[in-house]
Amino acid sequence: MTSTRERILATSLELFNRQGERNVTTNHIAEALGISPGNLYYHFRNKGEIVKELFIRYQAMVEAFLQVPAGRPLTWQDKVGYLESILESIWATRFLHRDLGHLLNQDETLREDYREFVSICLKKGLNIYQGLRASGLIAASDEDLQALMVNTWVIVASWAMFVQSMVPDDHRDLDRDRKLLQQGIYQVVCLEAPYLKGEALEHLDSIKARYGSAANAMEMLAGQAGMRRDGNDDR
Amino acid sequence: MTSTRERILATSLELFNRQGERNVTTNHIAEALGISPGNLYYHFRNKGEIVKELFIRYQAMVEAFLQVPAGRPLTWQDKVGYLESILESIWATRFLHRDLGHLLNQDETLREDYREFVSICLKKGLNIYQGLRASGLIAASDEDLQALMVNTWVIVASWAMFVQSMVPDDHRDLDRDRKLLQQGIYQVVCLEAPYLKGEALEHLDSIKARYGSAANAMEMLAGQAGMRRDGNDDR
DNA sequence: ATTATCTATAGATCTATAGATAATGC
DNA sequence: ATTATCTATAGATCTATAGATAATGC
Repeated sequence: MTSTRERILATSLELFNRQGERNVTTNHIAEALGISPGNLYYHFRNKGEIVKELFIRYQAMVEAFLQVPAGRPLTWQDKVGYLESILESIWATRFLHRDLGHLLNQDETLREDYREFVSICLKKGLNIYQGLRASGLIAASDEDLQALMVNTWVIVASWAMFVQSMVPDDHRDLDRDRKLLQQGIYQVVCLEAPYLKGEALEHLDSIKARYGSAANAMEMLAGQAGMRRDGNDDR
Repeated sequence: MTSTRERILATSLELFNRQGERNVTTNHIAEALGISPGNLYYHFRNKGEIVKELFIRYQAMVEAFLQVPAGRPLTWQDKVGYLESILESIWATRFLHRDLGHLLNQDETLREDYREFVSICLKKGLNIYQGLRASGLIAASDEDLQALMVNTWVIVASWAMFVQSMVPDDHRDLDRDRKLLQQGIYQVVCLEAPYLKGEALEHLDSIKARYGSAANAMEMLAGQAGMRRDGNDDR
Protein backbone atom coordinates (compact mmCIF):
# COMPACT_ATOMS: atom_id res chain seq x y z
CA MET A 1 0.00 0.00 0.00
CA THR A 2 1.24 3.47 -0.85
CA SER A 3 2.77 5.44 1.97
CA THR A 4 0.75 8.10 3.72
CA ARG A 5 3.20 10.68 2.46
CA GLU A 6 2.50 9.74 -1.15
CA ARG A 7 -1.21 9.69 -0.56
CA ILE A 8 -1.03 13.16 0.90
CA LEU A 9 0.76 14.37 -2.20
CA ALA A 10 -1.66 12.70 -4.59
CA THR A 11 -4.75 13.97 -2.80
CA SER A 12 -3.32 17.47 -2.45
CA LEU A 13 -2.58 17.60 -6.14
CA GLU A 14 -6.08 16.53 -6.96
CA LEU A 15 -7.71 19.01 -4.60
CA PHE A 16 -5.41 21.83 -5.64
CA ASN A 17 -6.21 21.27 -9.30
CA ARG A 18 -9.91 21.03 -8.74
CA GLN A 19 -10.48 23.79 -6.23
CA GLY A 20 -7.38 25.95 -6.46
CA GLU A 21 -4.52 25.78 -3.99
CA ARG A 22 -5.80 28.81 -2.20
CA ASN A 23 -9.11 27.20 -1.34
CA VAL A 24 -7.61 24.00 0.00
CA THR A 25 -6.44 24.01 3.63
CA THR A 26 -4.48 21.36 5.48
CA ASN A 27 -7.74 20.42 7.17
CA HIS A 28 -9.40 19.75 3.85
CA ILE A 29 -6.57 17.56 2.71
CA ALA A 30 -6.60 15.57 5.93
CA GLU A 31 -10.33 15.18 5.80
CA ALA A 32 -10.30 14.04 2.17
CA LEU A 33 -7.76 11.38 3.15
CA GLY A 34 -9.56 10.35 6.30
CA ILE A 35 -6.54 11.13 8.49
CA SER A 36 -6.14 13.63 11.29
CA PRO A 37 -4.63 17.07 10.71
CA GLY A 38 -1.97 16.14 13.26
CA ASN A 39 -0.93 13.21 11.13
CA LEU A 40 -0.59 15.41 8.08
CA TYR A 41 1.69 17.72 10.00
CA TYR A 42 3.76 14.74 11.01
CA HIS A 43 4.61 14.18 7.33
CA PHE A 44 4.87 17.80 6.16
CA ARG A 45 5.81 20.83 8.15
CA ASN A 46 3.10 22.84 6.39
CA LYS A 47 1.14 23.23 3.21
CA GLY A 48 4.01 25.04 1.54
CA GLU A 49 6.15 21.92 1.83
CA ILE A 50 3.53 19.91 -0.01
CA VAL A 51 3.39 22.48 -2.77
CA LYS A 52 7.14 22.55 -3.01
CA GLU A 53 7.39 18.80 -3.38
CA LEU A 54 4.76 18.78 -6.14
CA PHE A 55 6.57 21.63 -7.83
CA ILE A 56 9.89 19.81 -7.83
CA ARG A 57 8.38 16.67 -9.26
CA TYR A 58 6.70 18.63 -12.00
CA GLN A 59 9.92 20.34 -12.97
CA ALA A 60 11.86 17.08 -13.07
CA MET A 61 9.22 15.52 -15.29
CA VAL A 62 9.21 18.34 -17.82
CA GLU A 63 12.98 18.59 -17.96
CA ALA A 64 13.21 14.85 -18.58
CA PHE A 65 11.02 15.19 -21.65
CA LEU A 66 13.18 17.81 -23.27
CA GLN A 67 16.17 15.62 -24.11
CA VAL A 68 17.29 15.59 -27.74
CA PRO A 69 17.46 11.93 -28.87
CA ALA A 70 21.12 10.91 -29.17
CA GLY A 71 22.64 9.76 -32.45
CA ARG A 72 19.76 10.39 -34.84
CA PRO A 73 18.38 13.51 -36.46
CA LEU A 74 15.25 15.09 -35.04
CA THR A 75 12.01 14.48 -36.86
CA TRP A 76 8.88 16.51 -37.04
CA GLN A 77 7.02 13.81 -35.10
CA ASP A 78 9.51 14.30 -32.26
CA LYS A 79 8.55 17.93 -32.09
CA VAL A 80 4.85 17.25 -31.81
CA GLY A 81 5.62 14.58 -29.22
CA TYR A 82 7.40 17.15 -27.06
CA LEU A 83 4.43 19.44 -27.19
CA GLU A 84 2.03 16.68 -26.24
CA SER A 85 4.06 15.52 -23.28
CA ILE A 86 4.61 18.97 -21.91
CA LEU A 87 1.04 20.13 -22.25
CA GLU A 88 0.04 16.91 -20.51
CA SER A 89 2.37 17.57 -17.56
CA ILE A 90 1.26 21.13 -17.29
CA TRP A 91 -2.34 20.10 -17.23
CA ALA A 92 -1.62 17.51 -14.56
CA THR A 93 -0.13 20.26 -12.40
CA ARG A 94 -2.27 23.12 -13.50
CA PHE A 95 -2.92 24.48 -10.00
CA LEU A 96 0.71 25.46 -10.04
CA HIS A 97 0.46 27.67 -13.08
CA ARG A 98 -2.74 29.13 -11.87
CA ASP A 99 -1.23 30.40 -8.65
CA LEU A 100 2.31 30.70 -9.91
CA GLY A 101 2.74 34.37 -9.14
CA HIS A 102 1.66 33.90 -5.57
CA LEU A 103 3.60 30.72 -4.94
CA LEU A 104 6.82 32.21 -6.27
CA ASN A 105 6.37 35.29 -4.16
CA GLN A 106 5.93 33.30 -0.98
CA ASP A 107 9.15 31.39 -1.26
CA GLU A 108 12.54 32.68 -2.29
CA THR A 109 13.91 29.18 -2.92
CA LEU A 110 11.03 28.26 -5.16
CA ARG A 111 11.49 31.44 -7.16
CA GLU A 112 15.15 30.77 -7.79
CA ASP A 113 14.33 27.19 -8.67
CA TYR A 114 11.69 28.24 -11.10
CA ARG A 115 13.91 30.76 -12.83
CA GLU A 116 16.52 28.08 -13.27
CA PHE A 117 13.87 25.73 -14.56
CA VAL A 118 12.64 28.18 -17.18
CA SER A 119 16.21 28.87 -18.18
CA ILE A 120 16.89 25.19 -18.73
CA CYS A 121 13.67 24.67 -20.65
CA LEU A 122 14.46 27.56 -22.96
CA LYS A 123 17.94 26.26 -23.63
CA LYS A 124 16.79 22.71 -24.24
CA GLY A 125 13.93 23.95 -26.38
CA LEU A 126 16.33 26.01 -28.43
CA ASN A 127 18.48 22.92 -28.89
CA ILE A 128 15.48 21.13 -30.27
CA TYR A 129 14.70 23.90 -32.73
CA GLN A 130 18.31 23.92 -33.82
CA GLY A 131 18.14 20.17 -34.23
CA LEU A 132 15.12 20.58 -36.48
CA ARG A 133 17.02 23.14 -38.48
CA ALA A 134 19.94 20.73 -38.81
CA SER A 135 17.46 18.15 -40.10
CA GLY A 136 16.32 20.63 -42.75
CA LEU A 137 12.81 20.97 -41.33
CA ILE A 138 13.09 24.60 -40.33
CA ALA A 139 14.76 27.61 -41.90
CA ALA A 140 15.41 30.54 -39.59
CA SER A 141 18.18 32.68 -38.20
CA ASP A 142 19.42 32.14 -34.64
CA GLU A 143 17.66 35.33 -33.69
CA ASP A 144 14.38 34.14 -35.16
CA LEU A 145 14.71 30.86 -33.30
CA GLN A 146 15.30 32.56 -29.99
CA ALA A 147 12.27 34.77 -30.31
CA LEU A 148 10.27 31.77 -31.52
CA MET A 149 11.40 29.72 -28.55
CA VAL A 150 10.34 32.37 -26.06
CA ASN A 151 6.96 32.71 -27.73
CA THR A 152 6.47 28.97 -27.79
CA TRP A 153 7.30 28.79 -24.11
CA VAL A 154 4.88 31.53 -23.18
CA ILE A 155 2.06 29.96 -25.17
CA VAL A 156 2.65 26.46 -23.85
CA ALA A 157 3.03 27.60 -20.26
CA SER A 158 -0.05 29.81 -20.43
CA TRP A 159 -2.34 27.60 -22.39
CA ALA A 160 -3.62 25.48 -19.53
CA MET A 161 -4.38 28.59 -17.54
CA PHE A 162 -6.19 30.02 -20.48
CA VAL A 163 -8.33 26.99 -20.85
CA GLN A 164 -9.05 27.16 -17.16
CA SER A 165 -10.03 30.79 -17.17
CA MET A 166 -12.46 30.14 -19.99
CA VAL A 167 -14.08 27.08 -18.45
CA PRO A 168 -15.35 26.84 -14.88
CA ASP A 169 -13.49 24.29 -12.80
CA ASP A 170 -16.58 22.61 -11.48
CA HIS A 171 -18.03 21.79 -14.88
CA ARG A 172 -15.06 19.68 -15.92
CA ASP A 173 -15.50 17.28 -18.80
CA LEU A 174 -12.49 15.19 -19.66
CA ASP A 175 -13.17 14.86 -23.38
CA ARG A 176 -13.68 18.54 -23.88
CA ASP A 177 -10.64 19.34 -21.73
CA ARG A 178 -8.51 17.16 -23.94
CA LYS A 179 -9.79 18.88 -27.02
CA LEU A 180 -9.10 22.30 -25.57
CA LEU A 181 -5.60 21.29 -24.58
CA GLN A 182 -4.87 19.97 -28.04
CA GLN A 183 -5.88 23.28 -29.47
CA GLY A 184 -2.76 24.54 -27.68
CA ILE A 185 -0.66 22.32 -29.91
CA TYR A 186 -2.43 23.77 -32.92
CA GLN A 187 -1.54 27.25 -31.73
CA VAL A 188 2.14 26.42 -31.34
CA VAL A 189 2.24 24.72 -34.72
CA CYS A 190 0.83 27.89 -36.28
CA LEU A 191 3.57 29.82 -34.55
CA GLU A 192 6.17 27.68 -36.27
CA ALA A 193 4.39 27.32 -39.60
CA PRO A 194 6.08 30.23 -41.42
CA TYR A 195 9.51 28.72 -40.78
CA LEU A 196 8.80 25.13 -41.79
CA LYS A 197 10.47 23.42 -44.75
CA GLY A 198 10.54 20.03 -46.48
CA GLU A 199 8.74 17.18 -44.85
CA ALA A 200 7.50 19.31 -41.99
CA LEU A 201 5.81 21.62 -44.47
CA GLU A 202 4.21 18.66 -46.24
CA HIS A 203 2.70 17.39 -43.02
CA LEU A 204 1.67 20.81 -41.78
CA ASP A 205 -1.93 20.69 -42.91
CA SER A 206 -2.62 17.23 -41.56
CA ILE A 207 -1.05 18.09 -38.20
CA LYS A 208 -3.08 21.25 -37.97
CA ALA A 209 -6.25 19.38 -38.80
CA ARG A 210 -5.44 16.75 -36.19
CA TYR A 211 -5.07 19.16 -33.28
CA GLY A 212 -7.61 21.85 -33.88
CA SER A 213 -8.59 24.70 -36.13
CA ALA A 214 -8.43 28.47 -36.26
CA ALA A 215 -12.19 28.74 -35.96
CA ASN A 216 -12.00 26.48 -32.93
CA ALA A 217 -9.61 28.79 -31.18
CA MET A 218 -11.67 31.90 -31.66
CA GLU A 219 -14.81 30.08 -30.73
CA MET A 220 -13.31 28.44 -27.71
CA LEU A 221 -11.85 31.62 -26.32
CA ALA A 222 -14.92 33.53 -27.23
CA GLY A 223 -16.69 30.67 -25.50
CA GLN A 224 -20.29 29.88 -24.86
CA ALA A 225 -20.69 33.56 -24.09
CA GLY A 226 -20.07 34.42 -27.73
CA MET A 227 -22.74 31.96 -28.80
CA ARG A 228 -25.44 32.98 -26.38
CA ARG A 229 -25.36 36.73 -26.57
CA ASP A 230 -24.25 38.24 -29.82
CA GLY A 231 -23.33 41.40 -31.63
CA ASN A 232 -23.43 43.86 -28.75
CA ASP A 233 -19.89 45.19 -28.85
CA ASP A 234 -20.75 48.18 -26.73
CA ARG A 235 -20.22 48.18 -22.99
CA MET B 1 -10.54 66.12 -2.60
CA THR B 2 -11.13 62.65 -4.02
CA SER B 3 -13.94 60.66 -2.50
CA THR B 4 -13.20 57.96 0.01
CA ARG B 5 -14.58 55.42 -2.38
CA GLU B 6 -12.05 56.39 -5.04
CA ARG B 7 -9.23 56.43 -2.53
CA ILE B 8 -10.15 52.91 -1.46
CA LEU B 9 -9.99 51.78 -5.08
CA ALA B 10 -6.67 53.48 -5.75
CA THR B 11 -5.03 52.16 -2.59
CA SER B 12 -6.39 48.68 -3.11
CA LEU B 13 -5.03 48.59 -6.64
CA GLU B 14 -1.64 49.66 -5.42
CA LEU B 15 -1.53 47.15 -2.58
CA PHE B 16 -2.89 44.35 -4.75
CA ASN B 17 -0.25 44.95 -7.39
CA ARG B 18 2.56 45.19 -4.91
CA GLN B 19 1.70 42.39 -2.54
CA GLY B 20 -0.76 40.23 -4.43
CA GLU B 21 -4.51 40.37 -3.89
CA ARG B 22 -4.37 37.31 -1.72
CA ASN B 23 -2.05 38.90 0.81
CA VAL B 24 -4.05 42.09 1.17
CA THR B 25 -6.99 42.05 3.60
CA THR B 26 -9.66 44.66 4.13
CA ASN B 27 -7.83 45.57 7.33
CA HIS B 28 -4.64 46.28 5.42
CA ILE B 29 -6.44 48.50 2.96
CA ALA B 30 -8.17 50.44 5.73
CA GLU B 31 -4.94 50.83 7.64
CA ALA B 32 -3.03 52.01 4.57
CA LEU B 33 -5.70 54.66 4.06
CA GLY B 34 -5.88 55.64 7.71
CA ILE B 35 -9.59 54.85 7.92
CA SER B 36 -11.44 52.29 10.02
CA PRO B 37 -12.39 48.85 8.68
CA GLY B 38 -15.99 49.75 9.40
CA ASN B 39 -15.76 52.72 7.11
CA LEU B 40 -14.37 50.58 4.31
CA TYR B 41 -17.34 48.25 4.68
CA TYR B 42 -19.63 51.22 4.44
CA HIS B 43 -18.37 51.83 0.90
CA PHE B 44 -17.93 48.25 -0.29
CA ARG B 45 -19.79 45.18 0.84
CA ASN B 46 -16.55 43.19 0.79
CA LYS B 47 -13.17 42.84 -0.85
CA GLY B 48 -14.67 41.07 -3.83
CA GLU B 49 -16.65 44.18 -4.69
CA ILE B 50 -13.47 46.21 -4.79
CA VAL B 51 -11.85 43.67 -7.08
CA LYS B 52 -14.86 43.62 -9.32
CA GLU B 53 -14.90 47.39 -9.71
CA LEU B 54 -11.19 47.42 -10.61
CA PHE B 55 -11.80 44.61 -13.06
CA ILE B 56 -14.60 46.43 -14.82
CA ARG B 57 -12.57 49.61 -15.15
CA TYR B 58 -9.66 47.67 -16.59
CA GLN B 59 -11.85 45.99 -19.18
CA ALA B 60 -13.44 49.24 -20.24
CA MET B 61 -10.01 50.83 -20.68
CA VAL B 62 -8.64 48.04 -22.85
CA GLU B 63 -11.75 47.82 -25.01
CA ALA B 64 -11.63 51.55 -25.60
CA PHE B 65 -8.11 51.25 -27.01
CA LEU B 66 -9.05 48.68 -29.57
CA GLN B 67 -11.12 50.91 -31.87
CA VAL B 68 -10.10 50.97 -35.52
CA PRO B 69 -9.65 54.65 -36.53
CA ALA B 70 -12.56 55.67 -38.73
CA GLY B 71 -12.11 56.89 -42.28
CA ARG B 72 -8.39 56.28 -42.78
CA PRO B 73 -6.34 53.15 -43.46
CA LEU B 74 -4.47 51.54 -40.58
CA THR B 75 -0.76 52.17 -40.37
CA TRP B 76 1.98 50.12 -38.87
CA GLN B 77 2.48 52.79 -36.19
CA ASP B 78 -1.14 52.29 -35.14
CA LYS B 79 -0.42 48.66 -34.55
CA VAL B 80 2.53 49.29 -32.28
CA GLY B 81 0.51 51.93 -30.49
CA TYR B 82 -2.14 49.36 -29.65
CA LEU B 83 0.43 47.06 -28.19
CA GLU B 84 1.93 49.78 -26.06
CA SER B 85 -1.40 50.91 -24.64
CA ILE B 86 -2.58 47.44 -23.82
CA LEU B 87 0.62 46.28 -22.21
CA GLU B 88 0.52 49.47 -20.17
CA SER B 89 -3.03 48.80 -18.94
CA ILE B 90 -2.23 45.23 -18.14
CA TRP B 91 0.77 46.25 -16.14
CA ALA B 92 -1.28 48.81 -14.26
CA THR B 93 -3.72 46.04 -13.27
CA ARG B 94 -1.28 43.18 -13.07
CA PHE B 95 -2.65 41.78 -9.81
CA LEU B 96 -5.66 40.81 -11.80
CA HIS B 97 -3.80 38.63 -14.25
CA ARG B 98 -1.73 37.15 -11.52
CA ASP B 99 -4.74 35.84 -9.65
CA LEU B 100 -7.06 35.58 -12.62
CA GLY B 101 -7.81 31.87 -12.25
CA HIS B 102 -8.82 32.32 -8.66
CA LEU B 103 -10.81 35.49 -9.14
CA LEU B 104 -12.82 34.02 -11.99
CA ASN B 105 -13.55 30.91 -10.03
CA GLN B 106 -14.90 32.87 -7.08
CA ASP B 107 -17.46 34.79 -9.03
CA GLU B 108 -19.76 33.51 -11.74
CA THR B 109 -20.60 37.02 -12.96
CA LEU B 110 -16.98 37.96 -13.30
CA ARG B 111 -16.27 34.81 -15.29
CA GLU B 112 -19.03 35.51 -17.77
CA ASP B 113 -17.88 39.09 -18.01
CA TYR B 114 -14.34 38.06 -18.65
CA ARG B 115 -15.25 35.58 -21.33
CA GLU B 116 -17.23 38.26 -23.06
CA PHE B 117 -14.30 40.64 -22.70
CA VAL B 118 -11.85 38.21 -24.28
CA SER B 119 -14.31 37.53 -27.05
CA ILE B 120 -14.60 41.22 -27.84
CA CYS B 121 -10.86 41.76 -27.72
CA LEU B 122 -10.26 38.91 -30.13
CA LYS B 123 -12.84 40.23 -32.54
CA LYS B 124 -11.57 43.79 -32.40
CA GLY B 125 -8.00 42.57 -32.69
CA LEU B 126 -8.90 40.54 -35.73
CA ASN B 127 -10.49 43.64 -37.25
CA ILE B 128 -7.23 45.43 -36.76
CA TYR B 129 -5.23 42.68 -38.45
CA GLN B 130 -7.69 42.70 -41.33
CA GLY B 131 -7.33 46.45 -41.52
CA LEU B 132 -3.58 46.05 -41.81
CA ARG B 133 -4.10 43.51 -44.55
CA ALA B 134 -6.39 45.94 -46.36
CA SER B 135 -3.60 48.53 -46.09
CA GLY B 136 -1.21 46.07 -47.72
CA LEU B 137 0.99 45.71 -44.65
CA ILE B 138 0.21 42.06 -43.98
CA ALA B 139 -0.33 39.07 -46.26
CA ALA B 140 -2.11 36.13 -44.70
CA SER B 141 -5.21 33.98 -45.04
CA ASP B 142 -8.15 34.48 -42.69
CA GLU B 143 -7.18 31.26 -40.99
CA ASP B 144 -3.64 32.47 -40.43
CA LEU B 145 -4.91 35.72 -39.01
CA GLN B 146 -7.20 33.99 -36.56
CA ALA B 147 -4.45 31.78 -35.23
CA LEU B 148 -2.14 34.77 -35.13
CA MET B 149 -4.68 36.80 -33.21
CA VAL B 150 -5.12 34.13 -30.57
CA ASN B 151 -1.37 33.78 -30.16
CA THR B 152 -0.94 37.53 -29.91
CA TRP B 153 -3.61 37.68 -27.26
CA VAL B 154 -2.08 34.91 -25.20
CA ILE B 155 1.35 36.48 -25.34
CA VAL B 156 0.15 39.96 -24.50
CA ALA B 157 -2.11 38.81 -21.69
CA SER B 158 0.59 36.57 -20.21
CA TRP B 159 3.58 38.80 -20.60
CA ALA B 160 3.12 40.89 -17.48
CA MET B 161 2.68 37.74 -15.42
CA PHE B 162 5.80 36.34 -16.94
CA VAL B 163 7.80 39.37 -16.08
CA GLN B 164 6.42 39.16 -12.58
CA SER B 165 7.27 35.53 -12.10
CA MET B 166 10.83 36.19 -13.16
CA VAL B 167 11.35 39.23 -10.96
CA PRO B 168 10.50 39.42 -7.27
CA ASP B 169 7.80 41.96 -6.48
CA ASP B 170 9.69 43.60 -3.69
CA HIS B 171 12.74 44.48 -5.77
CA ARG B 172 10.80 46.62 -8.21
CA ASP B 173 12.69 49.04 -10.39
CA LEU B 174 10.59 51.17 -12.71
CA ASP B 175 13.17 51.53 -15.47
CA ARG B 176 13.87 47.85 -15.65
CA ASP B 177 10.16 47.04 -15.48
CA ARG B 178 9.55 49.26 -18.48
CA LYS B 179 12.31 47.57 -20.42
CA LEU B 180 10.96 44.12 -19.60
CA LEU B 181 7.47 45.13 -20.62
CA GLN B 182 8.73 46.51 -23.92
CA GLN B 183 10.36 43.20 -24.63
CA GLY B 184 6.77 41.93 -24.79
CA ILE B 185 6.20 44.18 -27.78
CA TYR B 186 9.31 42.76 -29.39
CA GLN B 187 7.92 39.26 -28.91
CA VAL B 188 4.62 40.10 -30.54
CA VAL B 189 6.34 41.84 -33.44
CA CYS B 190 8.39 38.68 -34.00
CA LEU B 191 5.15 36.75 -34.06
CA GLU B 192 3.88 38.92 -36.88
CA ALA B 193 7.18 39.31 -38.73
CA PRO B 194 6.73 36.42 -41.18
CA TYR B 195 3.51 37.93 -42.49
CA LEU B 196 4.62 41.54 -42.92
CA LYS B 197 4.81 43.29 -46.28
CA GLY B 198 5.65 46.69 -47.74
CA GLU B 199 6.28 49.53 -45.37
CA ALA B 200 5.81 47.35 -42.31
CA LEU B 201 8.56 45.08 -43.53
CA GLU B 202 10.86 48.03 -44.12
CA HIS B 203 10.40 49.28 -40.58
CA LEU B 204 10.61 45.83 -39.02
CA ASP B 205 14.24 45.95 -38.03
CA SER B 206 14.10 49.39 -36.49
CA ILE B 207 10.97 48.51 -34.52
CA LYS B 208 12.54 45.33 -33.25
CA ALA B 209 15.66 47.20 -32.21
CA ARG B 210 13.58 49.81 -30.43
CA TYR B 211 11.71 47.37 -28.22
CA GLY B 212 14.18 44.67 -27.38
CA SER B 213 16.24 41.83 -28.77
CA ALA B 214 16.16 38.08 -29.00
CA ALA B 215 19.18 37.78 -26.72
CA ASN B 216 17.38 40.01 -24.25
CA ALA B 217 14.41 37.72 -24.06
CA MET B 218 16.41 34.59 -23.43
CA GLU B 219 18.54 36.40 -20.92
CA MET B 220 15.66 37.98 -19.16
CA LEU B 221 13.69 34.80 -18.83
CA ALA B 222 16.78 32.87 -17.97
CA GLY B 223 17.29 35.68 -15.53
CA GLN B 224 19.99 36.49 -13.06
CA ALA B 225 19.98 32.80 -12.20
CA GLY B 226 21.39 32.03 -15.61
CA MET B 227 24.19 34.49 -15.05
CA ARG B 228 25.19 33.38 -11.58
CA ARG B 229 25.23 29.62 -11.86
CA ASP B 230 26.04 28.18 -15.24
CA GLY B 231 26.22 25.07 -17.32
CA ASN B 232 24.77 22.60 -14.87
CA ASP B 233 21.87 21.30 -16.90
CA ASP B 234 21.43 18.31 -14.65
CA ARG B 235 18.92 18.26 -11.89
C1' DA C 1 12.53 1.76 20.66
C1' DT C 2 10.87 3.90 16.80
C1' DT C 3 7.49 5.36 13.81
C1' DA C 4 2.84 6.67 12.85
C1' DT C 5 -1.33 8.39 14.34
C1' DC C 6 -4.96 10.76 17.02
C1' DT C 7 -7.24 14.25 20.27
C1' DA C 8 -7.57 18.64 21.85
C1' DT C 9 -6.53 23.19 21.72
C1' DA C 10 -3.99 27.86 21.95
C1' DG C 11 -3.17 31.57 19.22
C1' DA C 12 -3.51 34.17 15.18
C1' DT C 13 -6.16 36.25 11.69
C1' DC C 14 -9.92 38.03 9.05
C1' DT C 15 -14.67 39.20 7.94
C1' DA C 16 -18.48 41.69 8.58
C1' DT C 17 -21.82 43.71 11.50
C1' DA C 18 -24.26 46.45 15.30
C1' DG C 19 -24.54 50.54 17.46
C1' DA C 20 -22.70 55.02 18.67
C1' DT C 21 -21.00 59.41 17.06
C1' DA C 22 -19.59 62.99 13.97
C1' DA C 23 -20.09 65.74 9.66
C1' DT C 24 -22.81 67.54 5.97
C1' DG C 25 -26.51 69.42 3.14
C1' DC C 26 -30.97 71.26 2.96
C1' DA D 1 -32.29 64.00 8.01
C1' DT D 2 -28.79 61.92 5.62
C1' DT D 3 -24.31 60.52 4.92
C1' DA D 4 -19.89 59.25 6.61
C1' DT D 5 -17.13 57.50 10.06
C1' DC D 6 -15.53 55.11 14.27
C1' DT D 7 -15.32 51.55 18.18
C1' DA D 8 -15.87 47.15 19.66
C1' DT D 9 -16.65 42.59 18.90
C1' DA D 10 -18.85 37.94 17.67
C1' DG D 11 -18.06 34.28 14.87
C1' DA D 12 -15.60 31.72 11.61
C1' DT D 13 -11.50 29.64 10.09
C1' DC D 14 -6.87 27.93 9.86
C1' DT D 15 -2.29 26.72 11.47
C1' DA D 16 0.58 24.18 14.00
C1' DT D 17 1.83 22.14 18.26
C1' DA D 18 1.85 19.32 22.70
C1' DG D 19 0.93 15.20 24.64
C1' DA D 20 -1.27 10.72 24.62
C1' DT D 21 -1.81 6.38 22.28
C1' DA D 22 -1.36 2.84 18.86
C1' DA D 23 1.35 0.14 15.45
C1' DT D 24 5.62 -1.67 13.80
C1' DG D 25 10.21 -3.62 13.37
C1' DC D 26 13.97 -5.66 15.61
